[in-house]
Amino acid sequence: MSTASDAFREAVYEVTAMIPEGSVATYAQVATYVVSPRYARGVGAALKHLPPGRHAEVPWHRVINASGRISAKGETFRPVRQERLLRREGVAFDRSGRVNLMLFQWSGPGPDWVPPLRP
DNA sequence: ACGATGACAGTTT
DNA sequence: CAAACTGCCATCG
Repeated sequence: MSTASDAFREAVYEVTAMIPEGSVATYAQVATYVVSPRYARGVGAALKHLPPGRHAEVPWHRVINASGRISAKGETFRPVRQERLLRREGVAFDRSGRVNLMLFQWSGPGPDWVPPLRP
């Protein structure tokens, strides 16, 4: 049996899985394609609880915040790991550790995409 | 059931 | 530019 929240998480994973290597998306951007931009925090929560077994299938590291920075919020390991993964695939960080979204932000799923969830 | 928390974001100071 | 404040909503204890 599946709950509404399960559907939300799956939708987040589904959208995140579409982000191509070498580009990034913001939490609000993913939220927008899932259902609506207001769910940005929910996207963070969903990715935070991504099962380790699905890390290959879902590129969680390609999701960063709207200022082009990697959200740290007290954590130490995850942010470092995330930056390393992004660098490895060609995403550049400026002197202050910020990604230029004008250059690296994902263009989106395409014109025929319909959000899997209803607001 | 409910209050606290947080991988957010936009606005204001 | 940074810190504070505000609205938001999935998760957790």
